[in-house]
Amino acid sequence: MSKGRETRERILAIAEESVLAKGFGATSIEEIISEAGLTKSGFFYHFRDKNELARAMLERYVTANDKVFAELFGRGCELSDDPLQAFLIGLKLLAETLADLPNGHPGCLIASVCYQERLFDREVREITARSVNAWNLFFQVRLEEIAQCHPPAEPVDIAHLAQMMSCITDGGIIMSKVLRDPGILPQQVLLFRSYVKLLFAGTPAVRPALLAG
Amino acid sequence: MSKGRETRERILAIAEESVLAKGFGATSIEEIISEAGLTKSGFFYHFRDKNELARAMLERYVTANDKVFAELFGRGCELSDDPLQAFLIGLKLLAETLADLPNGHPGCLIASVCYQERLFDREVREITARSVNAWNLFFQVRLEEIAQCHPPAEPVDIAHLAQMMSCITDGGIIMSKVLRDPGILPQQVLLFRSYVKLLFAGTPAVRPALLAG
DNA sequence: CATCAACTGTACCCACGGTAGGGTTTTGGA
DNA sequence: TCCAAAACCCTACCGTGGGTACAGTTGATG
Repeated sequence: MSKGRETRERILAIAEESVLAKGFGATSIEEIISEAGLTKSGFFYHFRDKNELARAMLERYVTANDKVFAELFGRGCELSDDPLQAFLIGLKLLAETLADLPNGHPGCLIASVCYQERLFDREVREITARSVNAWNLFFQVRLEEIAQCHPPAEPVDIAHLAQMMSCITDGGIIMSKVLRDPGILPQQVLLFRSYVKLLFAGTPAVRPALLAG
Repeated sequence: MSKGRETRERILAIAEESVLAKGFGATSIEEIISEAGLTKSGFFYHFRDKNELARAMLERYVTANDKVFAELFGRGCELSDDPLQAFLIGLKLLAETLADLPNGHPGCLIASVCYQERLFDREVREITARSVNAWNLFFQVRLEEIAQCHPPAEPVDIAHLAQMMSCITDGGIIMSKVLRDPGILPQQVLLFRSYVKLLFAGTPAVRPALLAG
């Protein structure tokens, strides 16, 4: 990584931590640069203004998150051919990963931005919506595949169920922070897992082959 | 209501709307007073500083929320003697109430504070933790009562299940805001309801009388 | 008529976002 | 080794807005 990108990355990491703890509006550029060890001019060399910083932070955050999801649920697929089992494994791996975070989950930038939306321009808000939709779709395709071979115990809208994953995650992060108990988030992921299990694993599996053929 | 309390209430209402939309750090006192129609001195007559404003806002918000929960789930108890049915009715009423909000749920102050925690003093953070614990307990006692006469289909920690309600709610609010779809929050409440149903309504009910001896 | 709550008015300090523009060092390639 | 571009630093400045300080005013109430 070139020196420029290194500094940029350092700024983004510091800014993310501060924004998650204090909110975007209360995160001062001066604080960021003093921690990053550079001057105001140095900062504005990398980012035109605070909104561009927000955009870059979000993109960094979303990319990192996408990668984690892809890895954990990809691993689930490696470990089982049944889409339901693969998904359940992915959820368990996610819960374990979250439980292993030393200081708990640092917070969700999307949620942080959402509670300060009037501070940002249209583009930033569109990034948040697009990212959440991408995550929802990620879970939706998996859940639809599951529903095809495991009839749900109750009629349920798969799109809403996919959204539930995002809701549980963001809600769990908030509860963990408010109650200062990092364990809540992984527990909630496991509860979602239990719901998925009750919905799809309670009924006898329909072999995909029968559907396909 | 005396004139003083009226002004105070007006300030709190305006501040809440602004804080939920822009965050606490970005909510300017000047904006509040210009909308409330009073001067800076008038504002500081009512609140020593911004932190005291935050405390008052939270207390107001929590009280209002407590009342709504008590009403809806109290109505559920009126409509059914079975604790499970009463709870399911309460959840449905809650979902309907949320769906009827003209512009969707305005946001959760607890979540807003949580993402700006470093801006607040210890007392404010303790209010948030205490309130959330109270809500969790509210749901926990109901769920424990349910579990006593309806054995759960899967082993589940009732305290975690109670927390799930708070997670779903706060997560649903965030998703509704980010995706600009007010319908998501009530849908998620109904999904939680579906989970509770699958957990407790799938197994034959045990008559409380048998347990009581 | 006195008192107190509920303000207004004025003046000020400082932090912070952001601008402007010239100067300096570091780095990578010809 | 040299040169140009990248990656900064330095200084000075402006406007907004949170927050302080404190004296003065108004209106209801006993």
